[in-house]
Amino acid sequence: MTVVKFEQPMSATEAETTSKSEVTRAKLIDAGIRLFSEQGYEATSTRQVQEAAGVQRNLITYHFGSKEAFWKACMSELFGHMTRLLRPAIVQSKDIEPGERIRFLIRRFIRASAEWPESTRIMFDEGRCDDWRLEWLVQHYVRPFFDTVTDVYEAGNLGRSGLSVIQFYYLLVSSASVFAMAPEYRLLSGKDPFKEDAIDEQAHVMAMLLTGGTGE
Amino acid sequence: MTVVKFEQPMSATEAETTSKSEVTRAKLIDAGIRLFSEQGYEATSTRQVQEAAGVQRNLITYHFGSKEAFWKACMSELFGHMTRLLRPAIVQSKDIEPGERIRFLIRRFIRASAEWPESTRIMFDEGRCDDWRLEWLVQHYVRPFFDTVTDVYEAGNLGRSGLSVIQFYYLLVSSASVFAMAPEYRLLSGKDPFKEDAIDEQAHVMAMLLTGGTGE
DNA sequence: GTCTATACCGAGATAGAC
DNA sequence: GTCTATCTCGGTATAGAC
Repeated sequence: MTVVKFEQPMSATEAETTSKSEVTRAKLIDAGIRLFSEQGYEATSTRQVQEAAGVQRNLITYHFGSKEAFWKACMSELFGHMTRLLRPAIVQSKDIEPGERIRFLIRRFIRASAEWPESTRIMFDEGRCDDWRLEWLVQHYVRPFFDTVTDVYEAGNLGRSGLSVIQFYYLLVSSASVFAMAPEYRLLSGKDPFKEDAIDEQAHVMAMLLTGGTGE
Repeated sequence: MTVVKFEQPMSATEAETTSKSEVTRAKLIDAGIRLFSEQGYEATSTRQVQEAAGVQRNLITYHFGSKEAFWKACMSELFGHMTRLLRPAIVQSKDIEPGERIRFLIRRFIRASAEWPESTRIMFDEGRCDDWRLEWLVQHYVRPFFDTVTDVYEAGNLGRSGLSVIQFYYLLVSSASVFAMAPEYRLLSGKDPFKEDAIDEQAHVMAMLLTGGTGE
C-alpha cells in the first residue's frame, strides 16, 4: 500500500526524507518543543501535544516509547537548532580580533536566543530543580556550552571587565529573558521584543555591557 | 478546649497570633511558596504541599477554598516579603545623590532576590505563558514594581546609559538568575551562589554594570 | 502499522463519619 | 472541627481489534 504516499502532497521541507513516520515525528517534536518550553514538563500532557500536532492519540508512545524519551528527543532537536546557529559563528570568527570577536559572538547568541526563545525558557524552567531533567540538560547541552563560553571568555581576556566567567555566563544567558518572557514583556511595555530592531538593540547593548566597550 | 493551647510550646514568631488555624495556614503557605516556585503551579499538587507542610489532607481546601485561592495567598505572602524588604529602602534613600541612590537600590534588590529566590523563579515561570496567573501577577505585583523601577530610573537620569528602562528592568530582574537557578549554578561552577560574598559580588557588579559606574 | 478501548494511577474537590 | 472515604476527571501506558 505504498501507493497512497503519492496521493498525499508533500511540502518542500518534507520531500527528501521518508514520508509518513518522520513527518509525524517532526510534527510531534515541533509541538513538544513549544509546549514543554511554555508550560514545563509536568504541566504538559502527551494528549495536549498530540492534539496540538494534529495527530492521533498514542502516537507519542508509538514513536518515542515514553513521555521521558519524547522530551529528550525534543530537547535534542531544540538545542541542535541552537548549536547549528552558533557553532559556525564560533569557528569562523577565530581570526577576528579577540575584543571584537566576543562582541560578535554575544550578538550572535542574542539573535539565536530570539530565534529560539524556547531554549531560554527551558533553562529557566529546569535550572531551578535538581532532578533528572536538569542532570540530562547539563550533561548534554549546558556543560558543553558553558565550556565554550569559558574558552571565548578567556581568549577575549575578559577577566579585566570585573565579571567572573560564571557571572558573564549567567548575564549573557538571562539577557534573553526579554524573549523568554515575551508575554510579560508585552504586558509591561506594550512592545514586541521580537521586532528586528528590538532584537538588534538587545544584541548591541549586551555586547557593549558585557565587554565594557561601545557595542560595535 | 482552649487549654491544650498552653500545653503546646510556641515559637516566638507564633506567640502573638491566634494559635491553631494560623499556624497551619503559615505552614501551608511556606511549603506552597517553595514548591510552586520550584516546580510551577500545575506540577505542584495540593497533596504534595500538605505533606511537605506536615499537615492533614484537605486542609488547603478547608483553609483556602481551592488550589487557585491558595496560590494567590502564597504569592501575596511571597511578594509581601519582597515589598517589605524594598519599600523602606526606596523611601529612605530619597535624599541620597541620584547616581549613588540607584546603585544602592540595585544592591538592595539583588540582596532581596537572594533572600527570596522564589520571587525570581515565579517570574521566570509565569512570564512565559499568557494565562490567568500572569495576569494576576502583573496586576498585583509586576506592574507596580515596574512603575517604581521606572521612577527610580528617571530620577537617576539613566537614559544616558544606553539602556532603555525596559532593558534596565529585565537585566536587573534576570540578574537574579544566579539565585533562581541555584541548582544549575552549583552543577556548573561547583560554588554556592548564596554565600555572603557571592551575593555581595553580584550586587556590586550589577550596580556597576547597570549604571556605567564603578560599583560603589 | 494504525487506531480503539481500557487499565491503572493520582489529581482536586466533596460529602459524610466521628 | 477534624479526619476519612469517595467522586469525577485526566494523566501515561498497555493490550488488543482491524
